[in-house]
Amino acid sequence: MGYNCDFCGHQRPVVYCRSDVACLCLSCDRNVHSANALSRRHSRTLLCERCNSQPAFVRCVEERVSLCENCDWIGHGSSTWNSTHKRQTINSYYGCPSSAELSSLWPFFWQSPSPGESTSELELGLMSIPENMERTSWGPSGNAISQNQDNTGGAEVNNDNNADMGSGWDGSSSVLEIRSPQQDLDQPGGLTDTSLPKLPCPQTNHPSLCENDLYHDFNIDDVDLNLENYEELLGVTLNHSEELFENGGSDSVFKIKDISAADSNCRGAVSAEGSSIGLVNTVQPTCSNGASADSVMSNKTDSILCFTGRQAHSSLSFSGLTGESSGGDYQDCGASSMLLMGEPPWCPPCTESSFQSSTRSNAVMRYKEKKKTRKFEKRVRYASRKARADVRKRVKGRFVKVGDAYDYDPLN
DNA sequence: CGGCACATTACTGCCACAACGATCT
DNA sequence: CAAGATCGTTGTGGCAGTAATGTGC
Repeated sequence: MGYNCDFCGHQRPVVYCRSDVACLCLSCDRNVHSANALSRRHSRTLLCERCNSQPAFVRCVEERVSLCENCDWIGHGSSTWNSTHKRQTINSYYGCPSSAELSSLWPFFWQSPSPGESTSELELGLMSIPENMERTSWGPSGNAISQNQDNTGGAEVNNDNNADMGSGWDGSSSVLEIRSPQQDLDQPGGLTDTSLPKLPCPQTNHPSLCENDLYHDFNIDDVDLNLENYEELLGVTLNHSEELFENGGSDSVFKIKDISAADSNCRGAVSAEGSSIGLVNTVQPTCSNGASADSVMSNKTDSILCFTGRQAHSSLSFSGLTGESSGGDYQDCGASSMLLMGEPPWCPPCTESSFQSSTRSNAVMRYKEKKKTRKFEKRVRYASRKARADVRKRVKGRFVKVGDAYDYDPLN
């Protein structure tokens, strides 16, 4: 089973865009997110190398692989010896960072470059935006992530890598060493709340990361990028999530049953462009297609979402979940569902209401603007039928029999 | 704050017919 | 078992009607 870039459909995806709920190769990432100021604000991170569908939030130094929370949990959470693996957080970025910026963000990214990749580097060098990486005012610099345990004083709120993702990378590197499954359990999936103690945003210091693949994806020459491709491919990609939320309009009351229905892939969740402004935080990095943060922004609940999927799924269940759902699925669905339903009961209220309201209004504005620019075209399964429909004569939009009178001829 | 009118947006069904897939010979 | 014939179903796009939502008073 192959995984391809959601945009070009050819390259292997390397980057996950939460806002677009899309897996992109680096060349497409650059193209897509250099389109305008809004797209530059999309939070992206590496793609999980195991499931190839979720944003990676941690990199296992031992296995030299980037993992989403689900895969990390599967690979480390239940294994004693695996839990001793050193792991490093993978930070997200915004805009179109230059090669140097990406290098600082993902040190492992640049180690061991393959010969003949100069063009890739060259292209990376072109990836620049005036503001460099966007940062949030409340995003702290890197500290030892072990502080996390002291912050929350409980299982409900866990600030961690997702917060990093949301706030953008900012800080010096540190190695995340997780000593026990319990510690691990406290690490991921958490959210940063402004009312809570600030969490570190440790920079990664990864030794390496499937360099070949990454560099391979820099080959932008292989990608035929144009606006039509963008709309078509990205539209298809986004439809999966958007169909859950778009139907009801921007302020829809989301239907849990729909969410569960989408859980056949159950990446469902709330990734978060909004997290970049610290309003809505990432609930589960493993949840991707449930909703973009843009959708979340449309929810009338002003809740600050702060809980971990693991804890959530331990106490919550949703009717739409099937027995096929894995533990990770469960947590994903639970988290996303709870997000949609509003503020979870264990979430401490946010006290910075003014900050919240202003950022929320900005987020809503961005959401609406983006919504206008998006095109969610359906995928044409049979081009021949489309070609025929495109040239058929009509009466008030309806097809007419050949030879009958018509009021609209596409050919004219 | 609720109700009302109006405007805007989103969704659905309709149409003909080639293509498709299943079934039968 | 393979090939051909038959039949029912599917999918395609533009328009109109309807429902839902937003806005202002």
